[in-house]
Amino acid sequence: MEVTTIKDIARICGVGVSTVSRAINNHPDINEDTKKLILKTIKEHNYIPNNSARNLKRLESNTIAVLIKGITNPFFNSMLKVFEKEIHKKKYSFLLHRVEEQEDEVDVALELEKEKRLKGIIFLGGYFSHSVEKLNQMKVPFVLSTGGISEIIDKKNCSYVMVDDVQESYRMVDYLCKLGHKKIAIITTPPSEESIGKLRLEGYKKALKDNQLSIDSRRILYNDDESLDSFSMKYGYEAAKKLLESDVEFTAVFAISDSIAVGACKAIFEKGKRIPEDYSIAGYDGIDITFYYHPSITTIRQPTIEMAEETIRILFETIEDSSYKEGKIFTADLIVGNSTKRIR
Amino acid sequence: MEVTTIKDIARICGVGVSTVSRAINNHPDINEDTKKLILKTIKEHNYIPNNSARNLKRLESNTIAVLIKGITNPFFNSMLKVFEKEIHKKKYSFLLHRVEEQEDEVDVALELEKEKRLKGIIFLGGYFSHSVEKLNQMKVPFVLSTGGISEIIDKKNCSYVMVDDVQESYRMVDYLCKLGHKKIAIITTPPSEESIGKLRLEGYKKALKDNQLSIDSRRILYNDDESLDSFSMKYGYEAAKKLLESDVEFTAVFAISDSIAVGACKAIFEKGKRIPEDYSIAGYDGIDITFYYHPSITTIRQPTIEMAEETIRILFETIEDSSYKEGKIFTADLIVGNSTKRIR
DNA sequence: TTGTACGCGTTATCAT
DNA sequence: ATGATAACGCGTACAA
Repeated sequence: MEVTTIKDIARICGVGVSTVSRAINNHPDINEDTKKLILKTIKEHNYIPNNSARNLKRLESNTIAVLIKGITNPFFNSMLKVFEKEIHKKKYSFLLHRVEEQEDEVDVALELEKEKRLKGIIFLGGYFSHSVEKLNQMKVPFVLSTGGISEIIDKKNCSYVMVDDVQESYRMVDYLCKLGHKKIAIITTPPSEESIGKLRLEGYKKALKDNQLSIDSRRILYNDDESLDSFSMKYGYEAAKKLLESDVEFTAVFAISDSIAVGACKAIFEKGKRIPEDYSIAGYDGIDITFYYHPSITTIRQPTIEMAEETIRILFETIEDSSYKEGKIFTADLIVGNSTKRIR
Repeated sequence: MEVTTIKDIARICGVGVSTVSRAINNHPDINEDTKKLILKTIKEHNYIPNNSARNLKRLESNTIAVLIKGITNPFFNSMLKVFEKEIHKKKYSFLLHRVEEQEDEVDVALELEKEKRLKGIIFLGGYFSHSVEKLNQMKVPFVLSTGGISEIIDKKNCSYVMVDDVQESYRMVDYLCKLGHKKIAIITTPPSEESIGKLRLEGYKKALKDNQLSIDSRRILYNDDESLDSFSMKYGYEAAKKLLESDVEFTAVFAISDSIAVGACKAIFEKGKRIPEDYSIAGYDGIDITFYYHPSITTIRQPTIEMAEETIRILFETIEDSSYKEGKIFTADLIVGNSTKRIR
């Protein structure tokens, strides 16, 4: 059995291809009976329209794509759910497209825009740094959502929804300082990496400075193991272990992700130490596990639901009026758990 | 600026479209200089080939798609990494495609197969139950990977890699019995749902029977809250809380997923009880958190890496020889953590 | 209400 | 080495 096309169906039914097309696409001016016949034979012959051909021919679709770099992040899940719900609510279709680590997300977007005749794009997550020039090639409305958007981007030229990573991480470290901690370690990503880790480290440094604490580079832990995911529990575990086994003193750890924090906790427990009695631990992201971990972990909770809703709102606004631009910076919440305590 | 096509580039360069095509696709018989010129103008004009047109024209691609239902599952991450690596190693491109909850994964596959001229498909995760008839429509090699494949499927007719959920959950519950537990609760998915939860419940019942323990329906907890993800920590928390507040006695809990187990632990800690001194907790999946949680959680670890590698191997085998079929059932490991203990 | 014919952007075949 | 042209499968303007 060869691949069935619209012509085959037309021939079998003894009608023209346009009639079949009308049947498929629910066009009004078609006889009910012929439509029934056509749909029946389509079922019988397992005919499936070729999407490439449709996309090629169609001048527009009703698809909104979400581009996401590194599906791994559990943090995105709750946002995706909102996207999916809202997009469907507005009768659009939802296309989730993963961007591989080494791929350029804007290139991918440009390609997808042509291929699928997208109505809108959401760039989800990651550290976003692209030239205005490149972004301007995008014909279709888009919103940058979540995480650090590099300063390079002219914020006036595009819509975005974000949290100020520097400020929020400052908030957390400042909180630790106010609890009396003077020796605070940070577990972050490699210095070379252009990532949110860099921004969060910046906030850390700023907070120490403002609290008249010196920055000791031995308390700044980077991931130097290429094979290790920089946001993983395993990395947090290894880093904290190394720290504990060194002679560097510290009373608190700020992990730039909750997963790292969980890993760090494990290392501390293994040394027979207690949290928060011996060490205070703080994370960042506000994923489920911070609440369910024992002890619960102090963290920065990004308002994912609200951010996702705003992202969608702005995107649709832009779809209505292509000149529309809006940038929104959300404030995160510092959720105090049982992993941090006042000292001295 | 209008959308640039291959014709525009050809016109600008003063060459024919076929020459441009040759330049794009690295064809051999083309003058190096004209090729350079063409690639240069392509850059300058930001020309991006339309994939729909390419897919339409091309008789085949080198793409392997992974279809995944509900990206949520952290358990899939490690498998995806293997897929991506192996697929690239063989010079294929990797396409991850999410299937929405209400969508039929085989329908999606059929569509994608035509649209992208796929070389192979991997169905990842979930409870798979489709008629042989439907599966037979698939022209392209595929492998079903992970989780419960319904008995409905004629296993001789397709390739698969799986773990026997009934047997593995039996293994865990049997282990709890052997530790002396006689009152074991299970937290699972709604009975109506055709899911792996059903299979794991079956293993639970079987193990109890074989250990001469009666099955008390009050110790079987289903998720009756539609809005609650059946595999989430929150559900585990709510379910365990309900159980603790009832007068139903139990000394151990078997959670059909690790996330549920974590949630259950939280509920127990909140009541001021200890794990494993007061209650033993066991999970299923073997995700990272079971190791990093405090206490570490006894779980069934599915050999995800090996399973993913086998999946890929079988798929390529099938691509080579389309009549090839292989089914492989993996045995999982029971990882003993600190969340379970012998009683009495 | 229905059928014919053209074109969407690309690749492949065949000339040249 | 290069260019004209025929497909790929579909939607739609237009004619009937």
